[in-house]
Amino acid sequence: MSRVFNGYTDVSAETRLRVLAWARKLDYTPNAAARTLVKRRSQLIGVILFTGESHPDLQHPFFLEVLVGLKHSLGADGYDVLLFAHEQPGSGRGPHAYARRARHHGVDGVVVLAVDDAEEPELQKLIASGTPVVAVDLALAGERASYVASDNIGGARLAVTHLHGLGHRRIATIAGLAHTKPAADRLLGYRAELQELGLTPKPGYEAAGDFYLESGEAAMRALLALPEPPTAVFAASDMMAVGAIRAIEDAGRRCPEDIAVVGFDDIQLAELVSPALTTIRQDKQALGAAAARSLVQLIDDTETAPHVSVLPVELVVRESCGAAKGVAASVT
Amino acid sequence: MSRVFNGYTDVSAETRLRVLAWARKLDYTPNAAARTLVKRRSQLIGVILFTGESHPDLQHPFFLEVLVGLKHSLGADGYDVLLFAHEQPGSGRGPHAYARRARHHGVDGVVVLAVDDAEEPELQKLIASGTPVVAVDLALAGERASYVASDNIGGARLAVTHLHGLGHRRIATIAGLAHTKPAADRLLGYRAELQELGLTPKPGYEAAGDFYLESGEAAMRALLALPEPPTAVFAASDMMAVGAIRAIEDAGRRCPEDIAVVGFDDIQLAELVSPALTTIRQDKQALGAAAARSLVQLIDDTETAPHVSVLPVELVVRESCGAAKGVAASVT
DNA sequence: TAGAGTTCCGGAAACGTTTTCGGAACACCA
DNA sequence: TGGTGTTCCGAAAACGTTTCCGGAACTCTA
Repeated sequence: MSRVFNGYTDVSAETRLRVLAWARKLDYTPNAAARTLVKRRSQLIGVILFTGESHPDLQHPFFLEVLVGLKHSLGADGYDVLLFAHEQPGSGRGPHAYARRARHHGVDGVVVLAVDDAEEPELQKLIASGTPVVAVDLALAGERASYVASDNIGGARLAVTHLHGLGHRRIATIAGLAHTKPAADRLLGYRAELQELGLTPKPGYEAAGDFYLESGEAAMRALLALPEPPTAVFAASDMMAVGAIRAIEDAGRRCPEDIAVVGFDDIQLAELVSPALTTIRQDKQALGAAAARSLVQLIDDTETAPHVSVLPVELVVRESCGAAKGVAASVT
Repeated sequence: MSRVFNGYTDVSAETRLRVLAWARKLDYTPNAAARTLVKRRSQLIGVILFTGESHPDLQHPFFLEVLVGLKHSLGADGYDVLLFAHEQPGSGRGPHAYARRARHHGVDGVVVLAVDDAEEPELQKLIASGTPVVAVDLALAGERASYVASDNIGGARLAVTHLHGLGHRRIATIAGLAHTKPAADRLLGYRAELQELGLTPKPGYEAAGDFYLESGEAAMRALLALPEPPTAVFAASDMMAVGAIRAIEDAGRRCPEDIAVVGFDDIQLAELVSPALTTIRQDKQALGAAAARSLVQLIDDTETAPHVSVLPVELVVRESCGAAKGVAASVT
């Protein structure tokens, strides 16, 4: 009978119809557990999402959109997703427990989001066990581990170039969480472009943040307190950019007239806030889709080598820099 | 050997230790599929999230927060969640396919989010099959189907009262998606409070929306075009409130000076936007937690009757009404 | 018409657990 | 010393599929 459902072997047309009718009538649904047991394929993808202790409630809309892109693409390939995230402290949350539970459920693959420790032992065990893994914004080493990210370096350069083109020379940055890959890359891009433009970075112009709003606000206050405050700042996330603008206004200055700000991400908030944020847009859904594609490839084809995908970003200029509106440039 | 893991029977202390050591060394993880097969319990909860065709990308942050509360609570009870949402059109998305797949995976329970059709046949089948179901913002009938929602009626009344207290007499509303329960309840509350206050509703003062920004903008334009436009409006969602404010400003009027606006939800955006939104706060995470609690109860105790939970809301006043800041009142 | 080939289908093993059953080993009491 | 309990553990059945194997029935060819 099962032969009917899995195109496998030879069944007469008549029997096929008979079985199908019977299945329809009894509203038969194959049992996933039994199937998984014998096929050694669960058709399940684990998504590990760990935004850190400080902001356990996923206030950062970025990941959500990646998740949407992921599901969208994964669903089309017949996979369902098991979501690991936001656990109560007691229940052993964190990537550690997540990776373990993913293994327990026999997932066919895992995508890792917003985890910042590539060395996590349970994660390593997962990779070592041969489970395909793709990480977004995190470089993972392994036979079957791919990597997906936006062009963070290029994006940062784009931001700095834009500011420079507007006449700014005292350009500061508010960096993201120090040990994360995207924060590091954006900082690298900032420095590289500054150098390229012949600008010498001033001391104190690299303020630290953690991607979230409050840190942007604090960082901006520090920047404003400098003997020679910047006239423009590149924030490594939109949330921090919003925080920065708030700090600017609290200090009695104005954005963009006194200080120009450009963000990174282009979350929905960016265009709703006032002044609307000039920012570097990441295609978040595409990021998710790319991750899905990489993962499915890794699963289906044991021979595939893991690969890294870097997605293009674009500058979208709104009001927070005082330039004319429109999408001004993009980078691949 | 399995006796060790499931407190079940009698094992000598020595053997127990021996098995444990062995398990540790081999990094043994029980196979979920096999266990599910025999125990008829998957420890899996299906979450069905269907935001509709028009906004398939879950731009509405509300559901996300509910999801966080859900996972938080569910994780503590040892359940993992299977997320059904945002599928590519081709793959048979929608609550229909989702409910089917949930059944296929043998979930122990289902929580239904943002689905607006209680009659959906596949959903009904799920309920009929005895699977515990709890719906957020959707009244589901069934032996084992609970219902969780915020006090939408009370919240709407609170909003209207606040506006009235500020001196407004021409109070309009922008309603949510017509056939959804929360939209209906908020409209009911609006009408009830108007009546209570002795205000007669003017024709055209009940504008239609769909919870999302653009609809709020359009509805507000319609309201402004009325021969006697309102001086205050209660929008059934924050997103629509933001849209309304945008429309007000586009028309050359100002908020709150010319027209006061109060929203509903208190999403993160509400306090970031300018003017910051006065709104009715729902405790979204609590909503998720309540849903989880109901569901687990339904699962664990076959005898439990389904029940409805209505969570309190509170008015948080910011700038969009021109009143003093602070949490002014709350309702149970 | 006998043999070979083809088409279909029934039956059985296997997947990794949980749970039950029965018995081995031992201790205790009379 | 024989009977009666008690404590532990090995063995086996069951869960619902997939997949493989072999055979029945039928069709073709010589």
